[in-house]
Amino acid sequence: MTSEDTRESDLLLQRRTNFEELVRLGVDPYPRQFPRTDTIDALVQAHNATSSEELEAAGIRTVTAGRVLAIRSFGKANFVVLSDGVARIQVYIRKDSLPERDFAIYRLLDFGDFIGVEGKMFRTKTNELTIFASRIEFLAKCFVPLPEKWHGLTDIETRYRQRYLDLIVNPDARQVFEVRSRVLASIRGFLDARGYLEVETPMMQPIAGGALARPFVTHHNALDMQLFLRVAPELYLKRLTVGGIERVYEINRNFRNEGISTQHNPEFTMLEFYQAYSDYQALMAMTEEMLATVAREAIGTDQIRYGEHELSLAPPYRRVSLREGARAAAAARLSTDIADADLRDRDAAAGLARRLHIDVQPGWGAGKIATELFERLNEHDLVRPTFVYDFPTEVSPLSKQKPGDPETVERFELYVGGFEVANAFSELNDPAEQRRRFEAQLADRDAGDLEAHAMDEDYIRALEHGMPPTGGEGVGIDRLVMLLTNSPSIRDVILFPLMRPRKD
RNA sequence: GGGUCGCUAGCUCAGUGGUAGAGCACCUGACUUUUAAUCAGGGUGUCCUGGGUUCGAUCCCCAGGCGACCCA
Repeated sequence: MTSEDTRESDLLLQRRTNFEELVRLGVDPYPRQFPRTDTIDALVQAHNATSSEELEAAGIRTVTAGRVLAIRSFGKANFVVLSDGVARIQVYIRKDSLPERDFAIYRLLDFGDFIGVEGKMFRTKTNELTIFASRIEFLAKCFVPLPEKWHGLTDIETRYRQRYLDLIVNPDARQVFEVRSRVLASIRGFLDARGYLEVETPMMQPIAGGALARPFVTHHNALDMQLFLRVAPELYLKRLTVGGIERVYEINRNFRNEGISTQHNPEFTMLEFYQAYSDYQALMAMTEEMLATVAREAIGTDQIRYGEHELSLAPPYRRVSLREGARAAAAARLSTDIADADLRDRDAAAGLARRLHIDVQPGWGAGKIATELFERLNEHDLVRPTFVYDFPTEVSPLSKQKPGDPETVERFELYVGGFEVANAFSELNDPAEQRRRFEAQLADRDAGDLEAHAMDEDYIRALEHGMPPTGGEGVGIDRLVMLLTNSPSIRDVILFPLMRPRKD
């Protein structure tokens, strides 16, 4: 609401009138502080199991504060429910137990205001843990009516745009972000315990590398240079393995200028970690252990429910090679035998795609077509945790080839719940081969592929100084949190997902 | 990018080509341990926006905005 809105609704006017009346009474409507002896959460935790008699005998006094979430008035007996964002507690207010000024404050309260309360703990006849108020301080005004208590706020758009409302009235909303916080703490603990160093690398990069994705573009005025918001930290983290940081990780935002969906937000949080003297096989084992550990630490179990599915995140996970998965799915779809060689031959693979009504772009080679077949035929069926391994070299410009099979790289993606959660590979550390891969990407770019990787001479120079054999992996934190909180949309696990501004 | 659906009171939702509806919230009153408090009374609105059709549009048509889901 703007001040020029002169047709203020009654609901807003009533609240403003109550506020002005407080000021008239000499109450400071925006006091500086309110020292609490306890948070509401601490009170509830401490006395949840304390009996009425024990409370009576102990004579516990407290000073606490919170937002008013309900007011129930019975004439001389009045109840107010206070929330500190975590827990709720009831306050008992009676006129003859309060200074006149404090009862006047109570009379002017609106649903949503902040107050401080001092009083003695007791239990009502219905055994509700309650504070018997002997003092009330006004702390802040809520000028806007909040959503009602019973249905809460269900409008998805409002929940995303005004997340604070979601957090105030929907206790479950807070829970998602507490799990998210524990997931991050757990991952850090897991990696720190294994000797990893957490670092921060540039989010603004002169070349957007490390992933096949379209970047956001920005500009630095003083240097008069074009910069990209990073699509991945990968190339910087590998420069650090060149520099001798043998175990390194970063948890931070990536930015990809692509479509928005239930699984894609333009900015999203990624864990990337690199371990020298390791490879993708070792990373599969480590990933299983990490996800099971994180699940247990964040939600107390590695057995999760996602939508209609009951899933186990306990090792071991299923493993299927990409070409085998695509071959088997295509063979089943077409009721014919298909050989592995068919997926390595451009014309044969394109023929298969055509028969399956899957579009093939002119610039695609056999590897890209095989990957497309896999994604289209298998991805949604990969509900229980599955490592898809051995990707075509054509779609993996930063991965090391398998010995004796230059068309294939040592790479895997982990799928859970029907979407990709992690992506890892044995890192390509041969600078000459890396240059050839970048050049192949440039050819794709010339052919119109906007997601093709750019040439990065500075990165090649780093590799020329020698990078040890290294395994590296990226884990999508938002998607992991979706799984652990049974959230159907990535926007449910991002506090402020990107939304188009409303024109007012 | 395509398709489907949605947008009505602070919130959750009904509804109709002819004065705009419910529950909760809110206001007034009653009630000294209530708790989705109860009881009695009160309707608080740019029916997303702009055009069109019509005597008359929240409703029908067209365009647009924002969102959700599915597909690409």
